[in-house]
Amino acid sequence: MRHWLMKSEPDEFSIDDLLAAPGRCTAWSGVRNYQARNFMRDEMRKGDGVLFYHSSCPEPGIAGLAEIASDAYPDATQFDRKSPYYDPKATRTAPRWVNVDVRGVRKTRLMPLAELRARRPLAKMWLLRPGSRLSITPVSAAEWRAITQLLLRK
DNA sequence: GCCAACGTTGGC
DNA sequence: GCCAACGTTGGC
Repeated sequence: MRHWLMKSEPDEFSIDDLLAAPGRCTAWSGVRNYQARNFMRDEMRKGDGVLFYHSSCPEPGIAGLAEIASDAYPDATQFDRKSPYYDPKATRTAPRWVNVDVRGVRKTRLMPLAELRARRPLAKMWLLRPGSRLSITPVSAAEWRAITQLLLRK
């Protein structure tokens, strides 16, 4: 099982929104970055662990735990002319974008970005790479262990 | 609101 | 295939 960090702007969709969703589950649609898409398509599998990260907000940081609830499948919003995520170059026979389903597990204390930076075992996290903007990034087993332990302890 | 870092687009 | 222009991300 792999582990991931997935960003969401809490104004748009927070950990509370996820936990309040039917079945605590939502389609992670709207990803329009090829590297992030490839992670979903090629490497994510049902059951993988997810750190739910709040971005572009007063307190950016990890806000909860979730899990991947499906393998990747075509993102419906790419075909929807009314959606902000509509992609005129995508077709039903040759979809360009995919998404997975994400199920909320639980809210945690907020682990701020500054704390992630301060923890030695997390120094190599993809999220912390200079200039990193990717909305879906891999988390190593060691990083996952360190973070979940820190979340439990406090 | 600023701005640096990135990714994408499109003319050539 | 290059690269300038443009758009987006996201912390601060």
